[in-house]
This record gives sequence, structure tokens and C-alpha cells, in this order.
Amino acid sequence: MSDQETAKAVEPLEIAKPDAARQRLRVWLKLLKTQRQIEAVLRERLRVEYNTTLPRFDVLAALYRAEKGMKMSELSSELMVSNGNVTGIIERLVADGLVVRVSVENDRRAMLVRLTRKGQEDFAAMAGVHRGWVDELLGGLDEDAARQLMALLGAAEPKLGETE
Amino acid sequence: MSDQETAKAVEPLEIAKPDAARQRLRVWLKLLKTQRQIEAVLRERLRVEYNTTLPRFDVLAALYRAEKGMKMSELSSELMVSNGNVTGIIERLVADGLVVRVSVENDRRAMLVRLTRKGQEDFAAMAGVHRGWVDELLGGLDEDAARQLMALLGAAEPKLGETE
DNA sequence: AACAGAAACTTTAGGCTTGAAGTTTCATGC
DNA sequence: GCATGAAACTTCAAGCCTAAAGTTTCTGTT
Repeated sequence: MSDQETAKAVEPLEIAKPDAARQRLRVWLKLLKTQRQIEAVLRERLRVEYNTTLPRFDVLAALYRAEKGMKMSELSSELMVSNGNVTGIIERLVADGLVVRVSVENDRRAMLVRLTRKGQEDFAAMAGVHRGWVDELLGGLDEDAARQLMALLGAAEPKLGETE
Repeated sequence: MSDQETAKAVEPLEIAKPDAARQRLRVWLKLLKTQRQIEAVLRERLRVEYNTTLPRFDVLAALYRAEKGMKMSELSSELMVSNGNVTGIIERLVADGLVVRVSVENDRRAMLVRLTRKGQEDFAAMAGVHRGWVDELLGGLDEDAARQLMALLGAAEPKLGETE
């Protein structure tokens, strides 16, 4: 937190670039705005068309890809949400008959979560339509622009590593 | 919405391009992931360093820019959140002495919300640090990349307009 | 075997978020 | 003037979300 005293006159590199910092802040705000706009539309349509929510859809999508089911902890790290959060969402999905919990062989702490047939069917019905929505919303991007955007977003991923 | 009948044999462009749709879905997922990663870091740091939350920060930022205060409805549309949501956040900010409500001249329905001196000071203290965080997190983007990203995000903004 | 610590979840308290319904006030047409 | 509808908020119920604390189970070490 205080290892920069020596950098005073030696390196005027990062410090003397307020333009880049301003530009990056603008990028962040724009990223946020774009994401929120898209998400708002998807959320609204999921609600109106399928009477469901985005978090539920995200969970179903993850489970649909996981043939053999997922552990709660795998789900929460994949979706980047907290453990306790997943507990609640799964509870409601179970109550609606879209998901089942299975206890894991040889580890009585863990739970495996899997789609029921109804869960599979419901998600399959939504998935194609959802993809169409995204395709429509991002219609402003041709294939080339999309590729460029992928690359830039890759570069924009935050540099983590100091996990402590 | 239907001015493309003539494009049948001439241009097999939009229709026969499932690749573009796949690419757009990938863009959306990447956009979401990047945004969530950045937001998670900012949220965590705001909590640890300033004992506050992102929604509160967003509200303070909006009010800081608004010299003369903002109406509740202006706030909610600016931040793209619901009316009722703003009510709750403002309530807590008022309780903490960062914000005051003033009744609007000539319209007893509306409320003007404004930062207190403490609100101004607290936000001013956070703003610079927050900008530094964003600058650090987006350090992978040089100024040129940032500019390109801005342009592409502009193109990626969802096409709305059918408001009904 | 027994203990310590880690792992996988759940629970809890509190805040965020939404859409819908409710209240008060304003604006407009008649 | 007065009624009707719109506007600006607030309230409400329900779900989402987090961090922190709690429970049970597993995995070493000694």
C-alpha cells in the first residue's frame, strides 16, 4: 500500500496519463450501460413470455450444459454468485419441479443438482428464443465487429491475482 | 421491417448466417462476464474501504453532478432502476446524513434530492480513488483500444424503439 | 484413534430490485 | 367548478444477492 515513494521522479509514465484514465472510466460507464440495457430487455421478455427470471434462466442454462449435473459450489462459481444465493434459487426451481437434488456418492456434504425432464424441456423451449433475442438486440454488430469486440473485451478483463 | 424481399438471390446475407448469431451470443456472454468481474471488484472495495455499496455510490455520483439536485424520477431514469428502488436507497442515505429531500416549488408531488455537505465531501473522497480502481482494472486497454471499444459498444447498444 | 482444519452447504440479517398497487397532487377538458 | 386522467412518489410482496456465521462431513497429521 506504500511501495511507491521511490517512483517519484524516476518514472513519469503511468502517472502522467489522465487522458487514458478518463477514457477508461468512460469505457466502464458505457460497458455498464450497454449491459444494463440488454439485461433489462431480456429480463422483461423472460418475465412476460415465460414467467421466469434471469437468474433462474442462467441456472437452467448452466445445468443444461452439464450432462451429469453440477454441485452447488460449481454452480455458484460458474455463475459468479454467492453460495447462499444459489441455495435459494435452487430451492425455488426444485419447488417448481425443474430441478432435483441428488446426494453425491462418497461425500455426504455435497449435493448434485440436475435438471428434471420438465426442466430440460422448459429450457430447450426458451433457449432458441433467447438466442434470437440476443441476436436481435446485438443486430448492430456484424460478424467482424463482434469478433473485434470479443477481443477487446478479453483485453478489458480485470487483472486480478492479488487474491488477498 | 420488410424491405428485404428483393434481396433474396442477390444477397444471402443476414438470413443464412447462424454464425453471426452464435458470435453475438458469445459477445453477450463475454460482455456480461466482464461487467460482472469488474463490478464485483468495485463492490468489494467500496465495502472494505468505504463501508458503502455500489448503488449508493451510483446515486451519490449522479447527485454530485447535479448542482441543483434531482427529482426522484430523474434519478431512477438516469440510473435505470425502478422508482421504488430509489425510494429505499435515498431513505438510507438520508438516514446517514448524506442527502436531503427538498420539496419542489409549485409541485407538491415531487421531491428534490440533494447532497448535504457531508455527502459532497464523502463522495469527493471516494471519486478519485474509484477512478483509480477503474483505471487499474481496465489497464489492459491502451487509449486506442479504449476508443475502439467505445465505438463498438455504441454499435452494440440494443435497438429499441418498439416501446409497445 | 483423535484432533485440527478445510470443504460443502445452509441459515441469517440486511440491502437491492422489480412490478404492481396505492396515495396525493397536478393538468386538462367540459 | 369539477371530473378524469396523468404524474410523482411510496408501499408492498416476492425474489435476488451478499457477507458472515453456523452445521455437518471429510481429510489429513500425529
